[in-house]
Amino acid sequence: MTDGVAERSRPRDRILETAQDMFHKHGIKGVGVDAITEAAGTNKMTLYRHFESKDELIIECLRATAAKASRIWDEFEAQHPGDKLGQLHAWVQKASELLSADSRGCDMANAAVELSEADHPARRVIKELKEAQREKLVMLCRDAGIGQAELLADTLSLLLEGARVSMQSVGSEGPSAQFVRMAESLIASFRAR
Amino acid sequence: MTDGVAERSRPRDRILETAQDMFHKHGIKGVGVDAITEAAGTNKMTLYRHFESKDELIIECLRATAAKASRIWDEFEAQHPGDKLGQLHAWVQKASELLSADSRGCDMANAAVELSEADHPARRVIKELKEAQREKLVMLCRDAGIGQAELLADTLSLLLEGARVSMQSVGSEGPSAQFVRMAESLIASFRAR
DNA sequence: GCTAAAAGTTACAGACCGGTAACACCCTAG
DNA sequence: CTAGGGTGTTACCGGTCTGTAACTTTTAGC
Repeated sequence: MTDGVAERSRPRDRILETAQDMFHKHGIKGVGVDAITEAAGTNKMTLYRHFESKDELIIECLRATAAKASRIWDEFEAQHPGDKLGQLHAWVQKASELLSADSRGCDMANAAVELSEADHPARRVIKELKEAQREKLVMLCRDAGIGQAELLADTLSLLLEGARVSMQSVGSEGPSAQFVRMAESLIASFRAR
Repeated sequence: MTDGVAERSRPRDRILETAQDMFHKHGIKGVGVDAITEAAGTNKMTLYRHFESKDELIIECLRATAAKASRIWDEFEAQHPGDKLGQLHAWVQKASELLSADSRGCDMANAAVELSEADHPARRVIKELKEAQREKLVMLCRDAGIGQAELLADTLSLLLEGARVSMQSVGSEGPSAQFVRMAESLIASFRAR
């Protein structure tokens, strides 16, 4: 009995994909391994043959999610080849689409909130992946010819992070509704300096 | 055997205070009622005589936290009586202090992340409290004579929300380190319009 | 000091959790 | 056809969770 998410493929892939989806929707501590394997059309033993623990599965899910996000950057390059400023606007646009399409926020940020233990193995991974994403945005701003590239990138990061978490508290009609306007006027303001 | 948090006071107050602290530090799903009552120097039965369920306790904790935050607004008024712009700068300063003092973010936002069930009773409360806070900041911006008060208030909200969640992912050396600079230059920019 | 309410204590129910053992099955590579 | 690895199934372990029952002790008001 497979659900829509998991077609007939290798159990490991189905588990990974299903776990990503369920962790995202219900939170890491809100879903157990039994529920994941059942939704993936397999069983707990098979999960533990492929992942040595739930924590390992969590980490693999975060890596997979980050890899997906990373592929979006390639789209920007494909859509606006060489045009770094165009890619920055595409980033804003894509971020806005993300906000409209989904109100459960960023998996990595959510995981950081849920896994409050300072020494949880996933925290290293979260920090690494988030730092890599930050570096990408800084580079994009710099290549777009913006002077204070780090400051703009960090401001945009905080705005998006805030919008994604705000969605979860007050919904889509809250402050996050103005994200595009904020981001665009920020970019314009930094370009004018 | 009482710990530092809970002096000799009524059990209900000790439970509430201890629960606030532990929910904040370890997350709502990361701490059980037994652990709370033990840290509060009491027991589970007493908790359930004062709160009809853990969910009710969660809600009461959120209300108490919001009430504490609300009292900070009174400080602003006391420190800068009549000077709304000074109060806005005090808000930025206070937000920055919050970021430095604590890296577990906003209890309400964290609760919204953890309690992913759309119909969880705490979600109504979270939304109400967050909307009240937003309204306060909008009023402050408006009274400070800023034209696009809602937009500035929402931008500042998202920046702070983002900074508080970013702290939990990448730590205090990440984008949140620039919060004050971002906020101040935003205020300056809005005032110049 | 008596009484009644509040609080403490112990034990338990029922569910879920992460993780493992033992064994049967199937499917594919040789 | 056969051997072996991947997979499915069932049962279980020890622990933790929210919530309750029944009973004893302490506290506070009169």
